[in-house]
Amino acid sequence: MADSVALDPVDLHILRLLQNDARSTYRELAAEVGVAPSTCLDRVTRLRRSGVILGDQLRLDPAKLGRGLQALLLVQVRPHRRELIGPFVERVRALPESRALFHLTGPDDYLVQVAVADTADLQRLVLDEFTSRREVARVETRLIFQQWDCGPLLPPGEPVRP
Amino acid sequence: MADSVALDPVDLHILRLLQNDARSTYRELAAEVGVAPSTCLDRVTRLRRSGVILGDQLRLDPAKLGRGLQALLLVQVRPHRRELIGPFVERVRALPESRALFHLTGPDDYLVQVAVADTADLQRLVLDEFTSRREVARVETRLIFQQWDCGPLLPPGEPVRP
DNA sequence: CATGAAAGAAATTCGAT
DNA sequence: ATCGAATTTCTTTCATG
Repeated sequence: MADSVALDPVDLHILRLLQNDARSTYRELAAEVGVAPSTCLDRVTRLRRSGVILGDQLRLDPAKLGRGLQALLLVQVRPHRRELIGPFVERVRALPESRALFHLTGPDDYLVQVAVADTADLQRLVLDEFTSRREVARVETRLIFQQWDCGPLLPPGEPVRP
Repeated sequence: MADSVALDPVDLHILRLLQNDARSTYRELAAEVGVAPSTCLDRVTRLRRSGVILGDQLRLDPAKLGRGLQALLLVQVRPHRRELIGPFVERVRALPESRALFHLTGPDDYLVQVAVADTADLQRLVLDEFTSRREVARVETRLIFQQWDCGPLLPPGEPVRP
């Protein structure tokens, strides 16, 4: 399920174009790649079914929705046992403030990216949803000054390892 | 530009639906929300122009593209001055391995999420692109065991702060 | 697998309200 | 601002190579 998939140059070209603009039409893709629109549809359908393309996500601006402050929370969960971390993960994922959650190596077990209205809202979140929980041993809060999207996962010209 | 935007219940309903499925048609949105498809188009166009909707992103599975290992790099840049960090940020953004970049408060100035093939690839990346740079004072590498998407930024029923 | 033509569906325009 | 009908454009199917 997580194994590499065979991708030919047409697939790679299509993926690069869709990473630049996920709303490209099959007609546009076809014109750029040099195949028929129906072939593009076929390729994209296959890429979706094979799991290379996971889906389309709408990107919203949190600041425009009254969530102008973002932070990363480094969380230690103790004891770090399955029966505790399962519910912890699900609870954090369900918080409306949560944007992403990582299970990490290193001194902090989890990293949570959150979007909140202001520092008071952040304080409430940390106190009520994290430090007040018995399984949470420690929370370190780091504000996000700025964030950047990076280039496409498949940069132009890079081959894919088989 | 980062100020909150006035959103009425129709806008919120549309945003919630599009967060669940960014590929919903205006016809589908219209049926759910209770307005005409052309009105939905109008609303969504407006939401895009006002910056609430930033765009659509294609989500790819890094593992299927030969990048089965992800990590977070906590980076100290010294001295932390504008003439150094501008180029640093642009260089990191341009790396094909980079997925996201944050400027943070706290002891580490930057956090970089990277996707690589394996630990050897990660070692090469850290040594060649980070620790070998003069402006990089320290890099702490943490592997990502697992990551989760979180719920929508706009959960059902939540009002938006004005 | 890829194609082009045809059919079906969606996006978009626009005059009216 | 919204509507709905008309138009344009896209998506999808499918018989064929």
